[in-house]
Amino acid sequence: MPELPEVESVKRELERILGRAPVIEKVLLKRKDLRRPMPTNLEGLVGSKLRKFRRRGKFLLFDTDRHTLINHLGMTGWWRLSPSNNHENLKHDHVEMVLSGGKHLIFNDARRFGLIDLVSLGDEKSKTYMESLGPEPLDLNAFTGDYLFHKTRERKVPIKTFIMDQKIVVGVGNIYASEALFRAGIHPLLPAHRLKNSGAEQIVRAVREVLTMAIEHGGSTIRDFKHSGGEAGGFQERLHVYDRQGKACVQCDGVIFHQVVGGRSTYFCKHCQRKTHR
DNA sequence: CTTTACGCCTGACGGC
DNA sequence: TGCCGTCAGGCGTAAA
Repeated sequence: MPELPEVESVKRELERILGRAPVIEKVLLKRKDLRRPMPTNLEGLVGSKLRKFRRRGKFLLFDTDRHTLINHLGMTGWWRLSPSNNHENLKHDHVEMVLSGGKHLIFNDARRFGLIDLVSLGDEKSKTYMESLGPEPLDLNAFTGDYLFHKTRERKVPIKTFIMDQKIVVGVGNIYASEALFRAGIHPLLPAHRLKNSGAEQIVRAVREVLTMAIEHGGSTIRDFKHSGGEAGGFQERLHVYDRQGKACVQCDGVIFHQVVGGRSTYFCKHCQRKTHR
């Protein structure tokens, strides 16, 4: 479900609604595995204060006094803060934390592609699934045209598949990959190694632009993404190509095409996006 | 090493 | 109304 803007929106929402450092008074584990086993030491969170929320790529990180809880939303994961007097149980609730004041912070994930893990405070890099992550796309020093250009050398996969690879750059998923390539004017099927330096610069610029704008609008709700407050994002109305096959291109007379690339639905304009790129 | 095919799950939707 | 196939924004693994 969520890509970087949606995860960032959830992070900001949690910061807003949780207030200052609530104590975790109880942890209820309702299921022992999501896409991998739940950590056995989740109970160790009891007594700690929830201090800080961070994001690394599509991962959410919850810092307490002693631990960092690592969370990935997968496709359908979401958090909600249930009021103290009236918490309802929903189908697919998997972890519930009772906070000081009585509110319940609940993780729900229908498809169970999400992940919850627990490490010592700040020690998330000890997890193999985090150590290979590429740079943050909004880190101006790390994610540059030169960086992307050099990474593409010798790589034959379509450029769209390439920018969705979390080892190359984190946070870009299926929606924003199509959107960024449209904005960059680059065809999604272009083999990565055929990209030129100027094309790499264009992609970096477009990725940053579309992610930044999507964050400003609270992410995109296509099917079931929702904020912790339950409301939808707003950027779906500003998507230029995603889920718009057959509709008019926003910048030429043509129509948007749909094609499966690397097993994923891909949307682009044949006129505005070229395989031969300067 | 890179690339591709497939599996993991549930739910929503469209066609019949 | 129901059944059945397909698809969904994620990632990991096996095999070539």
